[in-house]
Amino acid sequence: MKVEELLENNNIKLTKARKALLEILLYENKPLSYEDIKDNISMDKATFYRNITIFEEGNLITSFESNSKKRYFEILEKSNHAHFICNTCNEIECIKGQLALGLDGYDIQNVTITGTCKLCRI
Amino acid sequence: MKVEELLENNNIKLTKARKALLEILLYENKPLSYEDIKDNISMDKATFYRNITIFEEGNLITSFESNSKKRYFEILEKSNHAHFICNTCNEIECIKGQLALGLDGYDIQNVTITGTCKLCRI
DNA sequence: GCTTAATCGCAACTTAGTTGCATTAATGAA
DNA sequence: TTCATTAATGCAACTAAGTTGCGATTAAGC
Repeated sequence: MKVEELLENNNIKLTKARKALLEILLYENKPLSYEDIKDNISMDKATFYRNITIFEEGNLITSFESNSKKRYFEILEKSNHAHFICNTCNEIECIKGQLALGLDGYDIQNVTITGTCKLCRI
Repeated sequence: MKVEELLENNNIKLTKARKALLEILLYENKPLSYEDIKDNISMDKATFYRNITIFEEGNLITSFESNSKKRYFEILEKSNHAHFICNTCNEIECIKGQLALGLDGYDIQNVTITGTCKLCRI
């Protein structure tokens, strides 16, 4: 789906900043932080976070906290999976496939697993 | 096990601050943040975080990030479980029982699930 | 093109956590 | 028990991610 439609469908006004930000998130296949994105966009960080909030309220994106006090953002429909954060190399991996959590009655929005990844254990 | 032994076994020198901090963590059956603890201890926050780091390096405690930029700490041997953080009421729940994550080759240290808890869904 | 409400950029602020340094406390030898 | 050494503590200043107030700019309908 195009960025324009996504915004239109959620009653979010189209601006250059929003288009640029959403396109980066759509293009990338992993969660990104402000730091990851800031060199590729010209907008101020205040604008960044304000638009991130709007996208999140409109359920276009989801977010989670990393192991280093930073928030990571990802297109919601691309994020039907858990994330593994390696405490050694700090890489974030998407864990595809359904996890059996057995949490009846809870609405699960995010699953974050930390530890040491395959490569760093060697 | 007593606090004195725990520290001794890990070659961590016994001080009043460390004893007080470790006792609070041992006594409490849920993860605590600095904010949770600060009124019950007299130590400076620099001392708090420095000792937390030492405890963590000695594998006495474990920690994870909440949904609100805060770190929570828990005695490691009490923390063989996942945590559920409710985005509505911000309560942290310990999820007892083993989760089937199917992550062969990874060393898993922490599992954090966010969403809406049973009570807040009503 | 003009008007108006929403968005943007800047700078100042907030807050969890960190660091430098002088003071104090714990430990081991005399 | 006291003294000397080394580590731990408290204070204050700092860091960095994220937030907020406000004046300037831009998008969208007329």
